[in-house]
Amino acid sequence: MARSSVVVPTPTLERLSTYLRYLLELERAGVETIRSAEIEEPTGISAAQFRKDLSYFGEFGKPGSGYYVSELRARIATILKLDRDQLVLLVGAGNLGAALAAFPGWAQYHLHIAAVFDNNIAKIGRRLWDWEILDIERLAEVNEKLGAEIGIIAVPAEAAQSVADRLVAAGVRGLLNFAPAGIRPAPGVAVRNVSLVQEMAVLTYHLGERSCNRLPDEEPAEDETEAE
Amino acid sequence: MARSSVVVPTPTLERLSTYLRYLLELERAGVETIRSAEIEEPTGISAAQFRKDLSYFGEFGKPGSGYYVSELRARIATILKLDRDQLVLLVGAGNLGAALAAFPGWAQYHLHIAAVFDNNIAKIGRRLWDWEILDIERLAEVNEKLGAEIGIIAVPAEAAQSVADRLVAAGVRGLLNFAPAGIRPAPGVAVRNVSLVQEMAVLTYHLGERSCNRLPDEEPAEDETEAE
DNA sequence: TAGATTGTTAATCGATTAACAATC
DNA sequence: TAGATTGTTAATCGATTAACAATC
Repeated sequence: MARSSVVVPTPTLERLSTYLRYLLELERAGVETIRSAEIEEPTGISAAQFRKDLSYFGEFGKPGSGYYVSELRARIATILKLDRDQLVLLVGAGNLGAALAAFPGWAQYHLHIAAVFDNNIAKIGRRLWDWEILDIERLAEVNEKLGAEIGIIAVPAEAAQSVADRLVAAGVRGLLNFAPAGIRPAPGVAVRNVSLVQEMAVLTYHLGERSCNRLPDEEPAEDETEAE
Repeated sequence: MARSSVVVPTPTLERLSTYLRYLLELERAGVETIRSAEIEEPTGISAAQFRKDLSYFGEFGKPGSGYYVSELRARIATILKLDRDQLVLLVGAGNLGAALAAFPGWAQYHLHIAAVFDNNIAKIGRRLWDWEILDIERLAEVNEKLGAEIGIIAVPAEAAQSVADRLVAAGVRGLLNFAPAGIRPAPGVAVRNVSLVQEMAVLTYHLGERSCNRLPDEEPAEDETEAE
């Protein structure tokens, strides 16, 4: 009964893709149904959270028996618009761009790198895997044909904002930014930043902490062999 | 007066690296002091949030005048343990591993890829940039010398958990996982997952939404040329 | 000192968890 | 029907924002 009009929290959207991945796995394994309690162990997300997340979008299960794996997978894919082909423009044909272009995981989710751009004259016209590296200047022109709505920014920090602006000008409405630089988001354009250093910083911060399960002055618990 | 003993929220840690990056930029530009209000525009983080974040770690500024850029930068780096050299083990010498190894941004934050491992016999013994690709079987042995505490997982999904286990067994306490697979975290080991598909899913979900700043039936605002 | 900006406390907001009535 | 599990509401928890006394 919830449906749309209430805005969906971003953490919910993030978890939706975790559910989707797990459901694809189950489907491949031939599992037909699951109960919400069964997603806890493999995904690390609580059953209550799972049901709450789904409740933003409608009803998906049968009280008493659970969810049909294929049906749920299909419906989550639809919610995330990953049930239809999505074209992606990749800007930056360096090492990271090359890795992203070659990433074998896209196709399963209907994501397709439609074109690769760079501003380096030494690279333009050469090939990156199966793509011809196109002049960044041709971005808008090329996307007039393609109509891609998603762009990946895999360029040095200095170039990130200008690339973002060009992508938006070319009609892109979602940006995935790998450059270590903040992107001023144009209104109505979604931005996701992936910051390698940020991820590392959270890890290094936690270094040297003692394992939280056993306090330094505590004796080992007796029931050590129990659970897991 | 807050200091430690209160647990620091992860969003705060994530923002800390944003502050650090911006402060490094200011430092390079020769800026000596900033006020909290000045970080809003470039970082997109509110001044109140900035001060609140810092308050978890002590006092950093001078009421009335603001913060010394160099001092604040140094202290944030220390908090994140990015003021000292941090060795990192990279597992997976594929395209993504190659890009991560070559990433020019690590050094500035004292992060160093110390060794590269793979399980592919065709790759072992060959070079990846300046590194020799080592047999994954040698992980523990090699890290006995190195003592690295951070590991990057850049392998296919099927191998992710086993690589994680090996890294932990070799003494690693922080994992940065790029494999599209959930890692069951060992107790006391921090895990950060970077999921390309998840990032994309959040973007594709938002496709087709109308720009939130202007409702469909509203006229353009009069003061259009103002601000920015 | 007067003006400005911090560090911190209190108020608000939002997300997660727990509990349970609805229902298969 | 009885048992089980959903979808949803209410309670809890945590993070963000606002406001202001402390202080340079």
